[in-house]
Amino acid sequence: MPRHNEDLAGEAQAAVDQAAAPAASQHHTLKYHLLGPSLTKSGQDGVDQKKVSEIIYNASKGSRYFNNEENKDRNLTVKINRILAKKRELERVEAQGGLKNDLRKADEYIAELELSRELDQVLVHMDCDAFYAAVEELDQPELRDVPFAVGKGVLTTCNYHARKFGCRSGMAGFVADKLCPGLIHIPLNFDKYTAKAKEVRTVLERYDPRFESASLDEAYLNVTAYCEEHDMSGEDVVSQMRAEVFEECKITISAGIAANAKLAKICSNINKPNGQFLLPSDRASILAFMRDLPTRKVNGVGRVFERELDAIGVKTCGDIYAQRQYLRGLFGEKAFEFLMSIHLGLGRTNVQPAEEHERKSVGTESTFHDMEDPTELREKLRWIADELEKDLERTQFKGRTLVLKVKLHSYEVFTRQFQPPKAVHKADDLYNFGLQMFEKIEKEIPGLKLRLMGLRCTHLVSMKKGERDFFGRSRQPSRGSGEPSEAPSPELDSEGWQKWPDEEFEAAARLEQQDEMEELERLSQQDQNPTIPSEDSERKAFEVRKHDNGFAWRLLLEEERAKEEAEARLKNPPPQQWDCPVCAVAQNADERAFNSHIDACLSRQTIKEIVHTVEPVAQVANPVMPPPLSTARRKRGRPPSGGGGAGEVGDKRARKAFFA
Amino acid sequence: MPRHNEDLAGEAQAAVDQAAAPAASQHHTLKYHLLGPSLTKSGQDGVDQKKVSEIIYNASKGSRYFNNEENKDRNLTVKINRILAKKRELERVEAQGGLKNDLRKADEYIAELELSRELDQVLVHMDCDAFYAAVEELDQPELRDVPFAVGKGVLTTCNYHARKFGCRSGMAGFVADKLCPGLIHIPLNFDKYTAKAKEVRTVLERYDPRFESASLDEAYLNVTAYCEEHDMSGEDVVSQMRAEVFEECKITISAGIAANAKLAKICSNINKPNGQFLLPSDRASILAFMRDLPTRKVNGVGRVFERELDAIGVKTCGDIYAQRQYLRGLFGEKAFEFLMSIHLGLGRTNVQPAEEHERKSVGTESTFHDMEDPTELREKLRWIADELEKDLERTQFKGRTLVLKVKLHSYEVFTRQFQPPKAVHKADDLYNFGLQMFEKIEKEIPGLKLRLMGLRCTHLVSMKKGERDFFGRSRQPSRGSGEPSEAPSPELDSEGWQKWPDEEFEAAARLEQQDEMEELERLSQQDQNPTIPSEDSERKAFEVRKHDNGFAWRLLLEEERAKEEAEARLKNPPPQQWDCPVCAVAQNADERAFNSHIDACLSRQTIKEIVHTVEPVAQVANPVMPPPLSTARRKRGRPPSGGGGAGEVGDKRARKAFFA
DNA sequence: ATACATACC
DNA sequence: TACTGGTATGTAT
DNA sequence: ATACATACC
DNA sequence: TACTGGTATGTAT
Repeated sequence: MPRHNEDLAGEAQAAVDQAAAPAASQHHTLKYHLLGPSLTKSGQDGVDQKKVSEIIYNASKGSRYFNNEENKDRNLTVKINRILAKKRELERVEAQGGLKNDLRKADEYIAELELSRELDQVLVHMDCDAFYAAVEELDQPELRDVPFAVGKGVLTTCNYHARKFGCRSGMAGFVADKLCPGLIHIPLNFDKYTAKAKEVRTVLERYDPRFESASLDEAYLNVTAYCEEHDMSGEDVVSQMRAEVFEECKITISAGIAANAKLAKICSNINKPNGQFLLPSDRASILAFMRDLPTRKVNGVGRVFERELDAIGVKTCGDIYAQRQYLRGLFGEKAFEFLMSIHLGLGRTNVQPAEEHERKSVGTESTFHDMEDPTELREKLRWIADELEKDLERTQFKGRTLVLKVKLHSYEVFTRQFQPPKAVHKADDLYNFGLQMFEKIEKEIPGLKLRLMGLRCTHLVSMKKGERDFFGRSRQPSRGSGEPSEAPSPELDSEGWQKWPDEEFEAAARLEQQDEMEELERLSQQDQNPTIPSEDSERKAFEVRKHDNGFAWRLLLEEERAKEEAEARLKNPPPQQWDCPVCAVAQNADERAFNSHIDACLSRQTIKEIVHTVEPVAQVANPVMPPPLSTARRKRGRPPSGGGGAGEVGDKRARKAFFA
Repeated sequence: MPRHNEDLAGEAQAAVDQAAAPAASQHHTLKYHLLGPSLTKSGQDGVDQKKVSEIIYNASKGSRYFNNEENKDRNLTVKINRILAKKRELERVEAQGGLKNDLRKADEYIAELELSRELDQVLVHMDCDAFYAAVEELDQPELRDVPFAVGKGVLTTCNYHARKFGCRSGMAGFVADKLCPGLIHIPLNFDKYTAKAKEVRTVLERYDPRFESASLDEAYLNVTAYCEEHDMSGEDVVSQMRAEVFEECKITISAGIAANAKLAKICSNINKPNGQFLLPSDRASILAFMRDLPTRKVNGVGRVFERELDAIGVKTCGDIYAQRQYLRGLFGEKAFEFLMSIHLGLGRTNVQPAEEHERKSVGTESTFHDMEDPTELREKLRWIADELEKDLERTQFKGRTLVLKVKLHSYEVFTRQFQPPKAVHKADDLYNFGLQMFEKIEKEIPGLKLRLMGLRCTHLVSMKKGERDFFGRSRQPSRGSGEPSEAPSPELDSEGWQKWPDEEFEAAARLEQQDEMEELERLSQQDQNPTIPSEDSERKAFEVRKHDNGFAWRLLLEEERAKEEAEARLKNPPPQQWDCPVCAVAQNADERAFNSHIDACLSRQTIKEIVHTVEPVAQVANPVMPPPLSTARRKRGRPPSGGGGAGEVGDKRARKAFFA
């Protein structure tokens, strides 16, 4: 039986072979795991990893955190054993002549992907070197020559002196102290980083006005146009950009230049700090580059997937090809597609302002000292709810789903979620619904002792004005369902146009299920509450935040975006609208969309009726008198007046226990 | 806006247009629906459908059954409106240049399907004409000339005299009486039908020993070999077969002959009764045939899907092509593939004995007079549990999942399901777990009044001996994981060999999750209870069944199969086995499979440890002493002896509420 | 839908 | 003295 | 996984 | 007087 896995962070594989063997002998995988996420990612050449991992291991050993990590490591080992067993099974089948199909499908997929390869765009990924540390050094130049770290409890980042000792972003402070005795700790000064990041962005803007912020200190740019206009090579453009950033911001950045965003991201790590790397945009160079690239270097491959891949003999992206017939069966469809695309060195070439990414959740969580007193825990939950309300207010969202997260003192994480009867955003609601979930957990886990609690809203509903599609749901005015004649080929992301009819539909379904009365209520609330929080109050709410932990860059971007939108609203008045004769809600003045809306509205009407047949007839009959429609081909039946009833066949939802 | 849908069972479409309009005017779709499933399916030429539907409508009007049907019809209208709105949306997108991809994908899929077309097999579908009625006529020749029906309450079938009045299989008895005053009702004599069916099958066997029973009176045959061996055309073979059946059984049958099973099935309906139809096996003939074939004629397209398709302008299988770019978005992936394949007239060519189809559920249900007394309802549940126990005993299965079904007096159906801590088959367990679900429903629906209750087991676990894969789970001895060397190309169905590694894995996962102690327990139970029910007791249990309602043919087939298996077991002794050193369960003596099993076992061992760390060490340490293994490359670590514990990180499952 | 794991900064 | 917080996404059930 | 709808005989 | 029972499968949540 061929065994791959010659080594993994030393000789971690021994542990895999020994499956469940206990104590110290096979803690190699665990030690590797404890090294943290940022190890393999960036080059860490001058450091004795063996020694570092030993120190980390000993610093943590025996803690509850450690025990939990140990547990996770054990589970992963089991999972990997299963993958290996399955692989053996697949190989057996293959030996009997099966799997031909998987091989063929993989090859077909590769061929399809190859057709999509783009080599004519110049993509750049830039990354500020040890950003927060660099900013602090500007303020306190005396820090330049000593190892120091930014962030309390957990290192947000540290300078390169500290890195030589093995310190890393994400590392526990006390562990870092063990590695680097005398390490200086600097608290976060979020405002400074924000301001500096803005400075940097003014430079980036010159190279690509539609650059994409991947975080506060990281961005993707498509400099194809810039290169053409200035007749410069990508390499020269980036050199110049880096020089300008340094000149104007006194910050060094690293960058990668390649044919797509994924490659550029990998490349920006190669000559870090203060360097750049160009991957030539020809297929052969790219394939050669990928062939020897460790999987872990790719965005999306973390410690777990790296180990899983290693187990089946895939260390580099080049190794993927030989396993292509197994990958789907072993890791699933999505992972298969992902692996194929990275094997080929493919990636997206379009970048877009982060503000255009639709937000999908808003949440707050907080870690505290072990807590088991029920009253105290409830107070904590209340506080979380208050915090979340502020975030929802600032971002102008409600959530149709509320998720409670708790972390036990043992570091085990549990989540519970629930769909309130209507979308929530008020602290009282957040607390009350959260409490119900919490009390369920309290019952399930008798001696509940927590170290973290969190609330998150998902299935968001926008409260912003002017964002409304023809189902009455939120929509960006910019990406609106406006007249096709005016915008024959609207800006569409790679899948956008395929996707949104579906979303439309989900929205419709949701509305129908959710009883559109709520929706009308929401819409009216929207009008009663037309004030987007003023920039002042918003700013203040933000300043006061406790969880400015260094990764809250999204908030900053949103803040700016809100400002810009407010300005834009002043300039572009909202489009003309028509009122729907059924639901009375204003719709964009687009004939097609308007008709569709009416269809949907009638459907909703029907459902409402079914649902309400037990109620007095007067309440459902013809709520709004539809005015005659101008379009000739309209031949809608009037909304039913509740004649032949469904009798005793009643409302299912009414029966559903509210919170079982 | 182009409106399709010129007509649908008269002018039912009017109702679709009028969405939710109430009373009598738009009950066309409902009337169509009330006509029942068998209307369009078989040719019903000499009948005044309009009059029939009027009678049915009036006979049912106002009943709770009717109200429920009305409701379903309304919901469907809403659903169809939504489909139409979505289609309009897709058309809008298409007009803007989108959807090119969907069109291309559809065409690619068509091309792929076309490659799989097989035209060299001769498939036959045969169907006894009004089977139960025909059998009764043999016994009571005086029935020949009067309209009569078989089955009580609901017609199981009726003779052709009755059909002229509009009577149909599946129709309520009292409705049939309205249509055909004086209709004679004959009770079911299941034994007679079984005996006759067996007679018929002895004839079929001569034409294809591996023919597939699709029901008691229906079968698929692949007569390719027969044609070759006897140098006959398919048509002649079928003529001869039909003649033989008639001669030997005095039963007329109808048949279809075509290139695949799906086409043959359609064709057998064309010259019914006592006729046959050949569809030439060339692509052009098939496409022409499909072009004009109403969708409803295809197995799998029922009343609902027919209406949905009609709404988007698809009446015949030929109409499908023009809509191919919308179908995926409108109906989903599976429906898309289904529609494409029927458009092309494709279908499977392999037939296999029904006994080889793996059973997926076993259940019992029963309708009764409206019942609301909690005690009475519990008695009913108890009775159902007793019945189900018998069925499980007979079929030798346990279920990992138990499903409770209730039908309200309003005909609304609810199901609740639950996974007991271990697979169930005993009436007491079935009742107790069923009761817990029932009581939950009682709480949710205050004035609970039922007309039906049922229990069903899914995720079956076989109790049969000798059926065991290397994960300790059930497996057919015939399809075993035997030595590849002995059986280099074992009998594999079209996807079988692709599928079973997955199943293997699911089994493993299940085991691991389910705590393998249970599994060991199950296996030991298996040995304690080695008696397959004797043919006598089995037969008796079957005879006594109350629900021999005419569709219980599966039971009959299984009965015979059990006999044959018992015989086979006597002839072929079970394969040599090795005992697993970890779990002590016997495994097939196949080296590869045996090693895989050990891997999985070790994994389970690991999980068990994690799960049980809180328990006394003595209980987990090295439960079975692994004997030395003969294979040289084994280098397993010993099962951990519980040294460095996971501390307080405990067993999640132990906390899980048993029945929340 | 729910629960959980992975991943990124 | 003692291991973050916010968000997206994929998978399994 | 759960709940429900569709379909077939 | 008054609309079945058993099973498989697909979809949505």
